[in-house]
Amino acid sequence: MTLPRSFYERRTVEVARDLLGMVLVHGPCSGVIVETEAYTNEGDLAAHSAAGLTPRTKVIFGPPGHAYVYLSYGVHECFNIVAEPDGVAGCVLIRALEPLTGIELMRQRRPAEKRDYRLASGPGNLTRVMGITRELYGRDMTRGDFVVETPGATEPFDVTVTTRIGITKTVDLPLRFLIRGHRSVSR
DNA sequence: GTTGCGATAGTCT
DNA sequence: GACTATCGCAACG
Repeated sequence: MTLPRSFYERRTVEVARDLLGMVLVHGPCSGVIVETEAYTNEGDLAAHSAAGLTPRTKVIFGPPGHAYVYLSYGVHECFNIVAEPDGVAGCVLIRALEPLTGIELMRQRRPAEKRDYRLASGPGNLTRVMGITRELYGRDMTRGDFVVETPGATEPFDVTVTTRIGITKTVDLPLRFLIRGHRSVSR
């Protein structure tokens, strides 16, 4: 089942935690979400929305369940899903997936990686193998071929919470969520 | 297995 | 004009 807008219309940290174990789908490619980070509106200077409403950050302030895609370091795209009610800023960075379907296509998109379980281990790698680009900025993810679904059969897992990676401001908050011990999380 | 460094372009001051 | 929510490769153990 495709996650409905009500799933995303909650506090960002809850959405970030609950996305673990869900399946991100884009066309023929899909994977289990194993690592996320929350970017909130509560004294979070690392969040892009902290700088206010600009053409780039506009979507983060809009209705939940939409995609926020941006270019990082001039090289890689990063993919977030907007949370919180319309008018409240908040989004979840999807950092890593365990590949599920469309793996052949993912290998073609990252030929140097020999281990399938690492194809999407990191936000830049993930967007590359899933074919996620800024063309998908603002896309409604509650229907269509770019959505998040509940998994079929699920094995129980433990969630680990840590501080976020690769940021320079508000580094101390426990806002990174990952499936404990999973080999597909970023290094 | 680890650490260090350069590439790169969009965004905001 | 400075800054960045990263990656891959090279060098080393």
